[in-house]
Amino acid sequence: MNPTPFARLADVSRQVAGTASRNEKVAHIAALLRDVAPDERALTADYLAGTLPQRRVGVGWRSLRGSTSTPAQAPTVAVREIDARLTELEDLHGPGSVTRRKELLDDLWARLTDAERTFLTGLLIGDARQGAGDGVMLKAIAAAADLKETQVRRAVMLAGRTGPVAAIALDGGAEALARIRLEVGRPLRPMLAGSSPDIASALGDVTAPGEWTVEVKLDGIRLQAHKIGDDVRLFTRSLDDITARLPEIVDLVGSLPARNVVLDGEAIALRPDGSPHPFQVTGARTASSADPDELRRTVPVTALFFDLLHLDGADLVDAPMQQRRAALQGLVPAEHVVSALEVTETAAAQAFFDDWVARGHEGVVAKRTDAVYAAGRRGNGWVKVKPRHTLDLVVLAVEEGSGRRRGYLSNIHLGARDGKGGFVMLGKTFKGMTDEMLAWQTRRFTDLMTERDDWVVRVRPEQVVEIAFDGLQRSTRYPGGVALRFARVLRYRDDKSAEQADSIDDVLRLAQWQQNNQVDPDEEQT
DNA sequence: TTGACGGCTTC
DNA sequence: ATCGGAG
DNA sequence: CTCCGATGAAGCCGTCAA
Repeated sequence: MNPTPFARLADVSRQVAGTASRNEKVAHIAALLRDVAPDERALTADYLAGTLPQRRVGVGWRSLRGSTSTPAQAPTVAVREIDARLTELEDLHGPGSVTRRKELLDDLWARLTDAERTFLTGLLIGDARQGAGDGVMLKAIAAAADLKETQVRRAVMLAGRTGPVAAIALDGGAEALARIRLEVGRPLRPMLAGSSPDIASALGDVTAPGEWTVEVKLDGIRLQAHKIGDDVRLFTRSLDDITARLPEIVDLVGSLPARNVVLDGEAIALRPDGSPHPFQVTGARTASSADPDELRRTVPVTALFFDLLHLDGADLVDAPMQQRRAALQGLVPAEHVVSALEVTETAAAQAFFDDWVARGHEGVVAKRTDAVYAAGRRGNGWVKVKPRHTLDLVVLAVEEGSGRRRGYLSNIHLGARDGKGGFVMLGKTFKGMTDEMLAWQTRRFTDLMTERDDWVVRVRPEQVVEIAFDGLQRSTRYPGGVALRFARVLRYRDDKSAEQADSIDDVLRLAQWQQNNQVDPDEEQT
């Protein structure tokens, strides 16, 4: 079969972007999948889902700006060739690689038409904006191969990847797809949790005893651990292999009394007294590639597991949570299992939440005891609950929106009073705004404008906004030394003037309180 | 050797 | 990560 | 219910230029 022109994909992407109907998007993509050469199906599926199979190409928004040659008149480049070029770029390392990467990119760029450039740019900067991603691709694969969506979904979740499953589905049909099972050593998509503002709404009004369990939510990084005989592999939430970085967890998993195991949990840096370090400590440790044997001494990371997905030949993903939990407790030492409470009444769950939050942890995940492990899905089987803080802050500036927010003033800069008539910036947010608020704030901040550069509009600091956030983190970027974590707008407050907004002192008091919860002050003397 | 910058990942 | 909009 | 897109902060790594 002939190689598929990359232009064909760019064209379909444009069509997909051009319709709001999900069914139409699916139809366009399915038709394409059926049409491409078998050895280009995996690539096509990945590209039309807006992703690249390469992990780090090293080309971003900035380096693409410089490529200004005239676009090719006619398409000449095949899909497989794009892949080959991107792999070349990925493999470039060492001195001179930046220059060489630029050359290779310019070379490729000169051979692409305008439409191809647009599409490839979207893929490279991870921003295809065609209104279709992995989710739509699932439906498209099912449609193209004439298979049940649930079956395709299951295969993708267990295989962890979309492209290869698309190829298998179209090539081998239902039987080939059914052969894709959980494979120890190959990461699967982690199950995700929905969220609720509080315990009561997470558990619902009527809670039968034994219907829910609440678990501590640890503020670390998601960890999927595989024991394959004598070998161990550790994966992050995005299925990155981080085995080499966490030798202490490799040791732990390797010592478990079973041959083949798949565990799900969290890796977190804890102090000797068990209190959690701020997330930044765990993040820095798990991202560092410095000598792991040194790091495990200076910043040890603890694995705390909450799920068991496979045990010596038995897949447990379809077993109810309660059963998986029991098997987990039978396998893993208690100090490496996340604390949990079977809920008999809402008040007890609330007390559990209060207790663990007071000890400095992130919150709680409520889990239905009968829920299967829904890989890759964010269902109501798991619901996270975190404490929420609020502040009344002053808008210092606004940024022009892009994409669907073009033409609106969107991202707002937030400041607390400094007590001397000025303001201390604490971060930005674009979250929590309805279309109506967006329209309103565009007018409001245009009225308050004092100056503007390319995309930032400075305003007179008069508008107060109520902001919700999860907590504070240390910042070197912001002048107060702290930044808001996951800030979002609750409402604009026209009943308050800027002089009545919260001050940096209020914020620093909260930071102090947070810190006291993370570490018992009595233990800090040494 | 150091700091700036871009890319990429975590949450 | 969170959130709102839309199929 | 599911999916998508608009963007947040910190911090690591590699490369380059001073």
